[in-house]
Amino acid sequence: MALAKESTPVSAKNGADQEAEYRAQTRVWLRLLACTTLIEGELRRRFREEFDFTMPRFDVLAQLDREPSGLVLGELPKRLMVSAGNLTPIVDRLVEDGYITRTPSNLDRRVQIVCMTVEGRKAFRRMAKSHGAWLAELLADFPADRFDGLIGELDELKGAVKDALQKP
Amino acid sequence: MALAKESTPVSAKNGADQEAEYRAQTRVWLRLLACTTLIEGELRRRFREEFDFTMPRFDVLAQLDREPSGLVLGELPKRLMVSAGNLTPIVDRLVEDGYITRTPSNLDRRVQIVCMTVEGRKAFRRMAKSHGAWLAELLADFPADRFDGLIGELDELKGAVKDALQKP
DNA sequence: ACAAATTACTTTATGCTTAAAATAATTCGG
DNA sequence: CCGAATTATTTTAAGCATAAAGTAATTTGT
Repeated sequence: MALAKESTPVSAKNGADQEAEYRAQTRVWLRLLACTTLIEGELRRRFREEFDFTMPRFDVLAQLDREPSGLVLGELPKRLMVSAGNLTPIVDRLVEDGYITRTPSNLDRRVQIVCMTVEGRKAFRRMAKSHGAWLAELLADFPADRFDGLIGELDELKGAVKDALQKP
Repeated sequence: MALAKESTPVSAKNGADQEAEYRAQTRVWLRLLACTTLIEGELRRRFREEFDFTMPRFDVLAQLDREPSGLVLGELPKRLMVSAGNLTPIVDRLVEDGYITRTPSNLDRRVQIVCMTVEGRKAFRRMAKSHGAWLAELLADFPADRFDGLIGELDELKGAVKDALQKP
């Protein structure tokens, strides 16, 4: 199957424009990756040092924090955009460590409900507070009045990528 | 540094402003992460399906492609912003598979020089072409005339985070 | 009713990632 | 010159990530 750019272009661009657009796209991707890697690495390091915790574990707790009555286990992979198999050992350990409970549903024995414990909620709130402060510290030098603009651009970018993924 | 109005220190914002800024920062971070995860996941999937290759391996080749005479192995972790230990098995396999060579330096036997092979270079160029096309496809719906603005914002963000990491 | 398909979840194999400890070669200081 | 520090790299332990195969419970089609 032919590559998209070689089949009929929506707006016929000349070679130079095409090249320029390729470069711009690559640059966006590399900057995006660099920013994310930089921030993620620092957050991970601090989670580890301060709380002996990991971000994937924190992400699970963050989802459950908004669900007082718990969540169907199968909702987690969807919300967190990770594979189901990935979550199994993470949930296992959160249960082991007493942050959450996992109880089989009586109506459908395939289904399990995960729910934060009181201690889990307490620990989460403590960590979430630090997480916010760390983020504020890392982003402190970025002009506050340009956050909204950047959020808008990123939202649009995300939408564009999602649309592109929908197509085929 | 900009002066705050009414001799109020920059760090002393009122509660509502503080909260709003926290939320904006969190949103930027979540959007950034979502965009990166989305694109990275798709690129990874395609690398795997089309070339039975991984992005970390591609990244190593990309660095070596610009260095006809090879690179000191220790440069790779720095340029790719990953740990040195991480690279060892990746480089191992690239050597095994014939994409690159690893030769100890005669001047300093701790040091090794890694260099792309002819076949490695050929394979890289083939993959790089697809990589560019995939990116173009994924970002096609984002208005081309706003790439430069986004690149600028991300550059500034990256700089701000780097500065923040420098401080302590 | 019951075989086949579907759904929820787990397991396995493979690979990336880090931090920390280990190894080995080189340089430095006295 | 020789022990100590430094530097380059590897190894190890722990955890995250996926894809693909497996298991078990439920639903569907006939």
